[in-house]
Amino acid sequence: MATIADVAKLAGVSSSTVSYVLSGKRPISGPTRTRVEHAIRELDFSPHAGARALATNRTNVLGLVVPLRALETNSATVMEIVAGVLTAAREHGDDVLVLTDEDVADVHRLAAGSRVDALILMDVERQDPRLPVLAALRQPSILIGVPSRTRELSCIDLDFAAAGRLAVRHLAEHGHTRVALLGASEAAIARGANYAVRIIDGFREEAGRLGVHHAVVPLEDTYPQAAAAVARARAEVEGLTALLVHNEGALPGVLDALARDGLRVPEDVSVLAVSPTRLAAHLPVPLSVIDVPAVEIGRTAVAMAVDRQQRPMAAETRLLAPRLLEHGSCAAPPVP
Amino acid sequence: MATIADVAKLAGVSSSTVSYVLSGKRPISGPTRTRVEHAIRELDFSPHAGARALATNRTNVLGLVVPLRALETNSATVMEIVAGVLTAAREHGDDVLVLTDEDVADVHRLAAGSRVDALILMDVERQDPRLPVLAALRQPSILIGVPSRTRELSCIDLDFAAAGRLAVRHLAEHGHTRVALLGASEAAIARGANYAVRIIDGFREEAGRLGVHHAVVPLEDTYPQAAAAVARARAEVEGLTALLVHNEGALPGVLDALARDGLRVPEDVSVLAVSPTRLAAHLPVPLSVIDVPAVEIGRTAVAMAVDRQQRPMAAETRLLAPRLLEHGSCAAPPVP
DNA sequence: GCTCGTCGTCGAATCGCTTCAACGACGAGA
DNA sequence: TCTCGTCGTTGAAGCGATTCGACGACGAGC
Repeated sequence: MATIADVAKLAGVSSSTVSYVLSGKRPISGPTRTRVEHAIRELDFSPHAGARALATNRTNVLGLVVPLRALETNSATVMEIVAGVLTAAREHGDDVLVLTDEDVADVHRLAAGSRVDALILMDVERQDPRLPVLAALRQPSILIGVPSRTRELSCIDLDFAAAGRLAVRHLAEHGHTRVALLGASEAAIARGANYAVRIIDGFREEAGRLGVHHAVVPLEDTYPQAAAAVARARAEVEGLTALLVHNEGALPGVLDALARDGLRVPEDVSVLAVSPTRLAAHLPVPLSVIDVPAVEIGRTAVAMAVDRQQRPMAAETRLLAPRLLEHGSCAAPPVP
Repeated sequence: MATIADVAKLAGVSSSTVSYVLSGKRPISGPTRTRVEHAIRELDFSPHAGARALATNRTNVLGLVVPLRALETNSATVMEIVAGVLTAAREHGDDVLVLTDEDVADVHRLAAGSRVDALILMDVERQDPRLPVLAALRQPSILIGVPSRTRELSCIDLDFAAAGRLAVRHLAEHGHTRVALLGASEAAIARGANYAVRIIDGFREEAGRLGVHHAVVPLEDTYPQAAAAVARARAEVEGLTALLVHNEGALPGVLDALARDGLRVPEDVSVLAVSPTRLAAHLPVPLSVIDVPAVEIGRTAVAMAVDRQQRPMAAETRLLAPRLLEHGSCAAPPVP
């Protein structure tokens, strides 16, 4: 591989001049600049990333911690966030080092070894064991999800609590008074996955305030378990007329279960989903949905990370306001 | 951050000694070793990745190019491959830099800048524009998928042609003589995605050899388009009794379409899927399946990449033999 | 005509690690 | 007792970039 010295020799200048041509940090005369640029192309030179990192103490690499679970479970939300991070990072000239959340020590290893300029963590839990590590790092970190204590860390996420409230309000406006939230998997709730618990809080709060009978039922993403969850919801809320479903993988199973029970959407039961809108294309019937703007979350996380590399900034928690898109799966409850 | 010199000073040795303790490349006496290890822990020292890369010309980073399309489309196969790569890489002590396939120049940028020790490319096409670039690199690269010309590059994939043949044979053994392959999306076939076209070749070949009436119909992954594809297959092959479905995202739509047509599986129509086995959990009925061993493909790609970093090795194409798992969705055709 | 500031370029120091050649101590073999 | 090897350790030379201070040339201002 060609080095900056090779380029300098070929162009008949010193290597610092080549460096300044590359960075533009000092003025370089027209002729010199062209000679250097020629030499660069001639030798197909590109600067050694390690050497640059050593000299500048910047790597132009962002660390992204993805939940391995989600990769296997094939969660559309997670994938869209990753896609958002990847494309936004490239737009800023950064690369992305991806890590799974299997080994808590990895985060420290990356940061301490100056491998990354900043870290983005997905799927943060309410009490996340990684937070103390992050708080002690030199590099900024951005959390996707909101822990109980932010510890001066920056967060970005959909405002799931507001989404829960919005959903109840929407159903109540249609006249529903007996509703259920089919939520995340039992495991997700148990470990305190923040998207899982925050929407439950919002849902319960608003239902309580509006005097709506309600239940919260965890939901797994296989067909039989989805059917079981629907049955349980109908048992817990007598005369149930509406469902809020916050589990993208289980949506087909829920719809299938309703169909088997002879319940039409929305004539017999209204269904509102919380998921990335794009997912609707993969469902048998169009569903009204509270959008999870996953790509935007990923992009915003990158923007926040990039900002904080340039100059230190105060921690900030950004909660995106939920938007509801009607596709006709919510209507008035049937007259009994 | 602490440097190796800080550690050396604290331990009362030279920095080369610290380095040798770390690498084990020279014998170090017991007492010295303990003092050094103590100092390392005391200062929470971890070596600067850039400096190390500069000195050794190794980064311990693998580059992985994922199809952006697939992230958005949420393809289970792609995610499993990524998961396999990620976990296998960590087991080898490597990190993974993930890139999308949006910008062909990225591959060259990573390699030329010595950012990665090796590259793994997913979703290689039959005529892939990135191959000439790869062939010219110093670093080894591993293709997931098999292009028309391998150009001395190493490849790994499921033997999709064999999978196509195996499928036809399996259906023929059950007595089917009128079958269709519902394949990848039109776009995937058009761009020459190698998994898409290779299975078609194998399917056609074996069907021809066994005298089985057949058709190949592209398949998109929305419900209405899946229904259209089923209709088209039934129109093209009169008296159709079996389907081979090679499109994981469209499977629910295909099953739904069959159900709407009043066709039971397997009494009226046999269905065989080509997909990662795990996906079956997300289907309404169990399907017999030719497994796409996605995690294993990812792991193998890493192993091949690691091997080739240590010593130069000849290019090699590994095709994994397809395995068929029966789950009862294939039976004898109905008597007319 | 002299001085001063600006512009363009250069040389050298620096970043933090690895590794090679060298060297002292010490034990074994003659 | 002397020599030779081995073992453990060190100092210094890279690796390939960035960046700071310095310096000559040249134009402007007096």
